[in-house]
Amino acid sequence: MVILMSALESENAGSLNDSAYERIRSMILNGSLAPGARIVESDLADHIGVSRTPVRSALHRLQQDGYLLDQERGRKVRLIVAPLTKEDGREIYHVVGALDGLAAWHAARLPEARRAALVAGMTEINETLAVLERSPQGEFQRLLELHSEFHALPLRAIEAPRLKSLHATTKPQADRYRRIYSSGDFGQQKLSLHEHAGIIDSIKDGDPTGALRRTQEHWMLAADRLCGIIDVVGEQGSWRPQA
Amino acid sequence: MVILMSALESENAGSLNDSAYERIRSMILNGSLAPGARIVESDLADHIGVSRTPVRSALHRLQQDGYLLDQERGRKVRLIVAPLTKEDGREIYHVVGALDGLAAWHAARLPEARRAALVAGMTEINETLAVLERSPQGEFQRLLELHSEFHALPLRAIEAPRLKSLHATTKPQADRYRRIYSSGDFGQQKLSLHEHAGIIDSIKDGDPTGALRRTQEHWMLAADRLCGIIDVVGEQGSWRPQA
DNA sequence: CCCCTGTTGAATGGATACAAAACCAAATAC
DNA sequence: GTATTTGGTTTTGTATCCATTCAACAGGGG
Repeated sequence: MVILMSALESENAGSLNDSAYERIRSMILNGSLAPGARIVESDLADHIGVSRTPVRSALHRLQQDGYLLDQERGRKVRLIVAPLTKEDGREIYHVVGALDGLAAWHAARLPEARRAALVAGMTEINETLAVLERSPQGEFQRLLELHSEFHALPLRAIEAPRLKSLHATTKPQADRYRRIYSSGDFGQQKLSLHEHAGIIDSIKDGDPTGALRRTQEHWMLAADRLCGIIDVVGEQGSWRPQA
Repeated sequence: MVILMSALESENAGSLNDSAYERIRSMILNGSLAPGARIVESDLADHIGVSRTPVRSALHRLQQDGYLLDQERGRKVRLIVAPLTKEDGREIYHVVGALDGLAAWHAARLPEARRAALVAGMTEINETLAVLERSPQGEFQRLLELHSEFHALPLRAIEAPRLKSLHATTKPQADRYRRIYSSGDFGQQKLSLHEHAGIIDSIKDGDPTGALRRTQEHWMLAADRLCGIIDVVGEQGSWRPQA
């Protein structure tokens, strides 16, 4: 049987609604929709190649996620891509820390065998990160991906659909900050790896409380580092151009 | 069309989309849309008095929140009201605990004056709860509201729009469980009040870590209590309309 | 020269019309 | 008697159309 799908590019989402959601979201994440940019339904619909209807639904969902904000001008709603502000970045990191911390807590309560497998995976990634860190011109993109992967492992190891769903909507927003600001983060990367090691230990020892605390503290420190960088380079995307 | 007036009747936001979202959500929360019930766009649209368009958007948002699940039958989406299962209840409580814990963490870092005001408010509510607890036939509804209010105070005292928004979508889902199952919770209410006191102390002492830990533990214990009740009374509304 | 106002263009929100997919049931064939 | 197919009905997904309203711009008046 031949599969006819993928009429549109990339991963198939059964409905155009979901497809539009993913498309627009990735446009925001990779920056082709700049922070602060005005959103025009019709333009997006034309760009994506569907009618306004699915785009509308997608925009509402993105607004609820926090990817889009409405600047209340009069009684009508004007959507803009959420600007990247220091305080918002800190908050996002804190929320991700709370969610990831909860995932780590659950992970530390897994049965011995599953925990061992998880710890092995996390250790491997952390070591790869350590290697990549020493080659400073190494692929930046790959470093970010591995970092994300590290934190995704505990979540993936546990059974928690709602947590996963929440994570899937909030974590990418943290990544948006990381992608833009973390070019100055290299100097502090080793700190981060040390924190990772602590998290791994807690999970290995089956210490849920410790895993939670360390994960949460890790993200809070990361938030501080992010804010430090933003203080230096300034807030990117408080401007509002039109692409 | 004179009928359009009726949509704006309740203090609602201007857009029918948001109006439909709120209407349907409250129908789920108060049980007029039972857990496990099939959702039919047209029926809801007729009931609310708007067309399918805003209902559709609202349904997508509710699905993203977790109020609705889709049972994947083919390429089309069949929406049902999320059933109340033990594991889901536990997860929701844990997530709310993570969010509320973060709020408590921030609250414990507020300047002295704000913290004192917050502590005063929380103490007052907790004392009122203690009084209500001793009059066992007291209004059940009021008890739940006060309890929610207690946990809402730290969140309201801090500046965290995203946290507030997340809380606004997840907390009501925990309330759905509380409302249905907590009739058997009376015997353990005093434990809960004791935990509350601990949270208050941490905030009063300006101990963010303690406030976070205690709040999170409080919700985890609450989750255990909830699961205990569900074990006794059985899962309400977890019937799955199979085939 | 600046401000006020009317007009026009554009963008959003909502409704309806239309197509396709899935469920249900009945009838027929084995 | 059972299984399979087929037709109709229900429901969802998408596009288009209409009304409302906001904002920009131009022209006239102070």
